[in-house]
Amino acid sequence: MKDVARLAGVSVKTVSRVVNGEPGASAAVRQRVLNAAERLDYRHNLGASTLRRKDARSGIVGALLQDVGNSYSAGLLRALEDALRPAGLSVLAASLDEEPERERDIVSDLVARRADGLVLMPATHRHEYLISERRAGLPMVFVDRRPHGLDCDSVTVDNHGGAKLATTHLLSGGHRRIAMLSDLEDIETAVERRAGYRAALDDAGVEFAPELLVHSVRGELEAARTVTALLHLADPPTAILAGRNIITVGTVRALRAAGAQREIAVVGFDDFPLADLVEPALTVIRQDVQRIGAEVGRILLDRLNGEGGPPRHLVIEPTLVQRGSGEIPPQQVSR
Amino acid sequence: MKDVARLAGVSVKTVSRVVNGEPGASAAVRQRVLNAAERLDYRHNLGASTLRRKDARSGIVGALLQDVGNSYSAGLLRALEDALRPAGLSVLAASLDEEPERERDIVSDLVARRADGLVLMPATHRHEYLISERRAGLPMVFVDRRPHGLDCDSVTVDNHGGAKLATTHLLSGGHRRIAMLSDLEDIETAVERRAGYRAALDDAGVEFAPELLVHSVRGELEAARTVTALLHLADPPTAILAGRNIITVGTVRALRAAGAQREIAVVGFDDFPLADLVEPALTVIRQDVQRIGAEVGRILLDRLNGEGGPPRHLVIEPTLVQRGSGEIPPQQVSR
DNA sequence: TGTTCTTACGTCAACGTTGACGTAGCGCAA
DNA sequence: TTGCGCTACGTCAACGTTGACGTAAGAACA
Repeated sequence: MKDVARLAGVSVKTVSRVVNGEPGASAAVRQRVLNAAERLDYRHNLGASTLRRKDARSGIVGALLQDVGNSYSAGLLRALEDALRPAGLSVLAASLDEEPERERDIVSDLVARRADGLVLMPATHRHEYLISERRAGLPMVFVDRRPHGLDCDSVTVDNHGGAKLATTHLLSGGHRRIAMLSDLEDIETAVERRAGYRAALDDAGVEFAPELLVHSVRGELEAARTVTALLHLADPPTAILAGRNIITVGTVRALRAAGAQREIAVVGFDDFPLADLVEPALTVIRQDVQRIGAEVGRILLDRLNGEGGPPRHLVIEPTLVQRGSGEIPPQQVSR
Repeated sequence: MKDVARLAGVSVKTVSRVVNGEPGASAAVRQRVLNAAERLDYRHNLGASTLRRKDARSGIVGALLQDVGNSYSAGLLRALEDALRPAGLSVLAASLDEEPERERDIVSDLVARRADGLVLMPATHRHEYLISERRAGLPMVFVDRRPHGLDCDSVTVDNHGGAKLATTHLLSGGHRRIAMLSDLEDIETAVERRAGYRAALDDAGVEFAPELLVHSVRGELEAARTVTALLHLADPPTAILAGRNIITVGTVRALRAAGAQREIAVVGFDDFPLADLVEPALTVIRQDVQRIGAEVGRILLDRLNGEGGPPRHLVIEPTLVQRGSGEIPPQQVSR
C-alpha cells in the first residue's frame, strides 16, 4: 500500500480510501491509484483490515458437520452457502466424524480466526465449553442436534415424530415384527428415533421385542451384517426401520443378498439421491435439508444483524415419502 | 493480551511466549499467565499473529468446486480436507455452479484473505487472470479440468479415455446405435468425453449419427426429456452413454417411465452412492474421487513445503464398473 | 470583504501480535 | 576476582490497514 501510494504520488490513507470506495478522492486521483495498484499487483489485505476496523467482521462462518462427503451434510453445506454468500460470508467447512476432540479443536481454531458465526452439528454431548464464546457474543446455531448446557439457537428435525411416523406406517401395513437398526447409543438423534419407534409400538399395543432393536450399528457393512443376523432369527422381522442413511444402504444390500428385498418392508430415515430408483423404490422419512440449511443461515444472519432475544429452537417436521419398500405387506413366517 | 499481561504481572511479550509455547518462560510464570488468560477469557488472535509473522501462513486453503452439494464435489472436498487438516490447514469451500464471474469473485476474496493455496475446479475457460497470483507464489492445483493460459499443477481424469472405454464396451456388446447425452458445449470435460465417444465409434467403423449426440443437456429433467425424445426417433438408440452423474439419473428415470430400463443399455460417467442398487444396477465409468482429492492435497502440500519445479499434471485413469445396465444386449428395433 | 462551509486530501496512532534486541541476575571456570 | 555464558524476562518497533482529526484551497454567502 505504501508502494502504491508512492507510485501514485498520494498518501496511504488516500489509497485506502480508493480501495474501499470511500468518498474523498477525486476521479483523477482515484484513477492514478488504481493504475498504480494494477502495476504493482497490489492486493488488499483483509486480515489487516479486519484487525484495524472497529466492527471487525472476518467474513468467515465455520460449519462443523458430521461429514461433508455425506449427502446430508453436503446438502446442508450447500444450502448454508447459498444463504450466507449473498451477505458476504464465506463458509469454512469441517468434518467431525463424531469425534468430540476434533470438534473442540476446530472450534478453538475458528474462535482464534475470529469467525463471525458457527454452525454446529455437534459430536459432543455437553456444550458448556462454548458458554464463554456465547457470552462473548459469538453467534451459534446448532443443526440436527440440540445444544446441552448451552443457550443458543438450533434447527432440528423431529426425530421422535419421524421415527414414530415410520413405525406407525409399518404397523398400519399390518406388520408386528418390526426391527430397528440404530446408530451409536449416545447420539441424540438416534436416541430420539429409538424412542419414537417404541412410542409407536406402545400406542399400537404391540409388545417391544428387545432382539429387534439393535443399536451401535456403525456404517454400511455392520448394518448389512446385522440384517443378515436378524433374518436368521427363529421369528424374524417382517419389516425394518433403518435409523440413518448409510444404515438404509446396508440394509438394502443385505436384503438383496438374501433375495428378500420384496418380502421384507423397509423404511429408511433420511432420503438420498437415488432412493426412488432402487428396486423396490425406497420409502423414507425425508428431512428437507435445503430448508434446514436455509433456516440455519437465516437465523445466523439475523443474529449477525444484532437481533437479540432468547434462543430460537426451530423443529422441522420430517415427511414420509412412500415409494414401495415400506408398503410391502408382512409375509408368512418361513418355518 | 495486554490485560492478561497486567493480571499476570508480566509483559505482553511473555504472554506471547506462553501462548505460543516458546521457551523462555519459567514454569511459575507460565502458570500465572495461563490462569490469567483463563480468567479473562483471552483468545489468541490468529489474524494479528499472521499479520506480524514473517512466514505469514493464514492456514486457509480455498476449494472452489462445482457444487459442494453434488456427490462428486462433496467427495473431493472430504478427501481434500483429510489430506490438509493434518498439516494444520482449513478448507474454505465454495460452489461455482459453472459461473465464471463467481469464480473470479471468490478467487479475489481468497487472495485478499491471503489463502495459502487454491484448489480450483474452474468455471472459466481461460485462466490468464491468475498469472499474477501464480507469479506471486500462490500454490494452485486445478482439479477435474486443466488450466488454460496458466502454468500450474493439475489433477484430471482421462475423460477421453473413459468415454472411449464406455463406448467401446457398448460396441463390443453389439450396439451400433449408441446415443450420448453431454453437458454444456464448452465445458472441457464434456468436450473430451464427446471426443472419446466419437473416437470409439470411428475405431469400430461405426458411422457417427448426429441425431444421437445431444449436448447442452443441463440437469436431470432435461436429460429425462432428451431421452424420451430419443426413444421416439424412427431409428432409436439401443444404448445410451450418459455424460455426467445427474444426466445418468435423468436417463434412468426416463427409461423407467417408458418401461425400457431392461431394453436400453446405459453406461453412466461418474459413479454414485447407490448405483449398484438401482434396477438394473448401473454400469458406470468410475473416477476415484478419494484418490483425486488425496493427490490434489499431496501436491498442494508439496508446493507449500517449497517444492519447485515445473507444474505436475496428473491424469488418473477412470475404470469401467460393470453392473448390468451396460451389458443389456441390443434389442430388435420396434417398428 | 470577511466568514463559514465543503471537498480533497494528509498525519498520526492504534488494532493484536511477534521479531530483534537489550538486560539483569546467576552459575561457573580461570 | 573477572569474565563469560545462559536463562528469563522486558522494550520497542513493525506487520498492513483505517479511524480520528487536522488543514489548505476553493465555493458560497452575507
